[in-house]
Amino acid sequence: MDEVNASRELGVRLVQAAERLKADFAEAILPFELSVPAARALLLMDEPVPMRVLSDRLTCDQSYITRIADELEGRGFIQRVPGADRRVQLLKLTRSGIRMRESVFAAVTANNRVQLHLSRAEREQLDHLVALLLGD
Amino acid sequence: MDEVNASRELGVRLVQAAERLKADFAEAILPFELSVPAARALLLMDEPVPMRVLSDRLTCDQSYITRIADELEGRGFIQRVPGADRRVQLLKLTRSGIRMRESVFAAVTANNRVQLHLSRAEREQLDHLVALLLGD
DNA sequence: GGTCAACAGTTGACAATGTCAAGCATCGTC
DNA sequence: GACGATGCTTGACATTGTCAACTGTTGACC
Repeated sequence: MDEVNASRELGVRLVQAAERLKADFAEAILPFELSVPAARALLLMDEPVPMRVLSDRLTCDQSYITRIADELEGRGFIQRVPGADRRVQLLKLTRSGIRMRESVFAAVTANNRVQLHLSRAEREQLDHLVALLLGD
Repeated sequence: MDEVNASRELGVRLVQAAERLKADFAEAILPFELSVPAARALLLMDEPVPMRVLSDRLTCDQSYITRIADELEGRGFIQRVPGADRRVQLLKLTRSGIRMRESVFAAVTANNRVQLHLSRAEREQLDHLVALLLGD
C-alpha cells in the first residue's frame, strides 16, 4: 500500500525528469528560433525522408508533419522533393538546412543532462529500466 | 561521439516512457471525465490546501490553479473556503469529492506501469537515477 | 483496361495544457 | 496610515498536438 504510493511518486518524478529534458532541449534551441518539433524533425533528416516516415518516427499525426515542413521550408532549411511514388514528398535539407541541423545538434548535445549527470554505467542501467517501462 | 548520440537517444526514450506514463494516467481517469490536471490536483488534496501551495506542488502558474479549482468546484468536488489570511482560498474536498478522489486513486494505481513492470530493486535503481537527473 | 480500396499529403477546425500581464483585495511593515 | 508584497482572478495568447474531410496517386483485382 505504501509501495503503491512510492511507485506513483516515482512515476511523477520520472515525468518531471523528462520534462526537464524537454525544457533543456527547448532552451538549447532558443537561439535558432525553431519550434521544438521542427528542431526534432531536423535532427532526424540525415537524408531525404518521406513525410510519412517522419510521422512514424515522431509518433505524431501526418498533418502535423505538414506544418513542420511548412515551417522548415519557409525558413529555407528544407525542400519538398517529389518521390518516385508521386504521392510521397521527400523532405530534403538545403545547404543552409544542413548547417542549421549541425548547429542544433551541437547545441542540444552540449546541453544533455543524461550525459552530464550520469556515468556510462548509470546510463546503461537507465536504458535497461526504460526498456522495461516501455514494455520491451 | 557515438556516446553523445547514445545519450541523446536514451533521453528520447526516457521522454517516451514518461509520455507513456502520462497516457496511462489519462486513460485511467477517462471514466471520470476529469481533466488530467484536475485529477492530479485532486490527488494532492488530502486536506484543505491553499491554492498557492497547489501551484507550487504542481509547479504551474497560480492562474492555472484557479481554472482547475473552477472545474472541480463546478463538478461539486471541492469548495473554496477562505483561509485565516483572507487573501488565501483553501480548496476543500466535498463528500462527493472525497469519493471521487478515492476512485481516481484506485484507478491510477491499478494501472501503474512503474509498479507493474519494475521489481522493487529496479524501482530503487530508477529512483536513484532520476534523482541524479533532477540534479538532487 | 476500368474500378476501387488504400495511402500520402494538405487544410481547417478544434482540444489540452499551459504562460503572461493586468487588476483587485488583503496583509505586514515602516 | 501609506505602501510594497502576496494571493487570487480574468482575459489574451502560445505551443503542441488531434481529427475529419478532401485531393491526388497507386496497386490490385475483375
